[in-house]
Amino acid sequence: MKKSTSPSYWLVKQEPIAYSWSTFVKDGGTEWTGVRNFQARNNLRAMKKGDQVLFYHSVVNPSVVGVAEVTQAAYPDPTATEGDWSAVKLKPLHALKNLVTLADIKKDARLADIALLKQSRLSVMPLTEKEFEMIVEKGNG
DNA sequence: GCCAACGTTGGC
DNA sequence: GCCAACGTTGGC
Repeated sequence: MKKSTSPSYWLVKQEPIAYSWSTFVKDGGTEWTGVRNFQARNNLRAMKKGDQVLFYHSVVNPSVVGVAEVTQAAYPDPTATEGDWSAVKLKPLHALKNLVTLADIKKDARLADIALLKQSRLSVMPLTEKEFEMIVEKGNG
């Protein structure tokens, strides 16, 4: 029986040098492992199948590049040799037509409260539905 | 390459 | 439990 809970919205960061959107698309999906920050881990654990996730490139041309979906909720991170860490599975849905750069996000007063700006070092963060849709619209509009 | 912000570690 | 030192992240 499929649950009818509405999806939640997230943003995950990755340096394109470490794992780029294009590699993600080529792979057709990936295990989101290696998160070693408690707050980010707790966000991973709050993800559920079907949630929508923005894929953000940090450091090099920082920008949102595409939309992904959670295909498996949190499970123990297989890359963790010690400690209590989690991973999820993600698959790419579609690239944004235009990158939505960090500068674009900063310029938009409606996105002033986004966690990306408030907590610049957090690598997995929740978004409101509005924030998610606004960024997707910027990227596809 | 630099530096600010922030999380973690360890001494006390 | 506090806080200084240190390491890492990430923007510029």
